[in-house]
Amino acid sequence: MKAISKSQIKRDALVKATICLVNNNGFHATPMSKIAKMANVSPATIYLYFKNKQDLANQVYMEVKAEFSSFAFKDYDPGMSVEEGFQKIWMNIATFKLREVDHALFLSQCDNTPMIDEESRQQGLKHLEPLVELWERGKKEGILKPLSPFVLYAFTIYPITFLMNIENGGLCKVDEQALEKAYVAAWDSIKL
Amino acid sequence: MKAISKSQIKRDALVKATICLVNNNGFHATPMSKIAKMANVSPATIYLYFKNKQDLANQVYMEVKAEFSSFAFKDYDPGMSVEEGFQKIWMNIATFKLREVDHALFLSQCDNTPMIDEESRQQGLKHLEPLVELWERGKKEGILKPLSPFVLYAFTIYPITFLMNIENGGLCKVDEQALEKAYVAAWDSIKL
DNA sequence: AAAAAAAGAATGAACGTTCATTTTTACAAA
DNA sequence: TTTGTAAAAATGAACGTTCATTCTTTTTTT
Repeated sequence: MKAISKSQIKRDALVKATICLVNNNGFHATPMSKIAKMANVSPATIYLYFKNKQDLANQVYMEVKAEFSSFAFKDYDPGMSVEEGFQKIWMNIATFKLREVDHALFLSQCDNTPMIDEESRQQGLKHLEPLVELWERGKKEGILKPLSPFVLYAFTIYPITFLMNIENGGLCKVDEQALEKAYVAAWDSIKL
Repeated sequence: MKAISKSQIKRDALVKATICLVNNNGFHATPMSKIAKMANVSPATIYLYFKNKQDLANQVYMEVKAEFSSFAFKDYDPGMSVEEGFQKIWMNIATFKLREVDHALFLSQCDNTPMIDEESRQQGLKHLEPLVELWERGKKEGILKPLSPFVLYAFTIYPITFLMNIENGGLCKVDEQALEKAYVAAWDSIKL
């Protein structure tokens, strides 16, 4: 049994409230007072854990991004074949985005708006390094098209975010079978 | 020579200022006073043209979206073959996103945050109807994979937005050749 | 000279943040 | 175990600022 301090509980509540409110209203339309209320805490208490509103956003972003990245490479082993490794990572990311909807939505918002410091955002990109290395290997082995990591990302990973967004809007449902078909589309777009 | 009223000039300046400031700071971090200043106009004047800030956002969104859509289907003819028609539309959209950066960035921000009324957003989706019809035909003719329009969009059009965003961040350059290669990736992902 | 357009100043509400105070916790002495 | 107390954590109210919007007056157009 891990001992969790009371402070940590409050901090977690604040992080959770931030994610929820930012997802629904956007960062700048989310007042500190509402975050405090949702976390059952006084507004002043937030400033015991975070320097200011911007620091709160940056910290939450980096934590969620770290969680995402660790999920993305679960059970991945650089010794795998390119195709096998790519499928593993792709499915991990898709699973995360479709299961941890709140966290994925939050990241999507951070990555698509100026709410996060440029420095924190750069930090976040580093996490995908192993995927980029896998792609480099794939190109060397003649398995993947000679495309830059940006293009590879654009056509394989980025589309998942779109599917997550519209599924969350209730416009479609992505089940196991749809996911398999989407994976094939992703792979077909970059394989030689 | 088309006569352009002075009012129209002021309104255009307001629209332009809104796009510029929202792109750089986000909607909620952009005060009406700054929009007015950039348009060389009094804050009060904005309210002669728009009911309030939300109405300003909605109107700008719908106008830019309409411009985008008309650009997307330029020189497109429903009588074209599926592949030819798709290539035409895809290239149009890519050209728009890489040339009309300000307008494309603005749309990207509108589509990825809660800054626009849900109603206006739904309105905006309607514009892509001809592309959806082309896809339906492609599936019937056995040229395209049996994927929902959402998935087809996710793997062909949506990636362009990502490339535009990182090119705008100065992280990469998308030239003519890169665009051709990106198109092939898009087509490969959905063709049977 | 009447009407329309535009302006700047004013208003009231909301926000991020801080401050003075109270409550809770940790722990040593009885 | 109880009590006393100092530090830590938490609070609600308050501050100064900013913002969207409106009001009254001035300028421009017809």
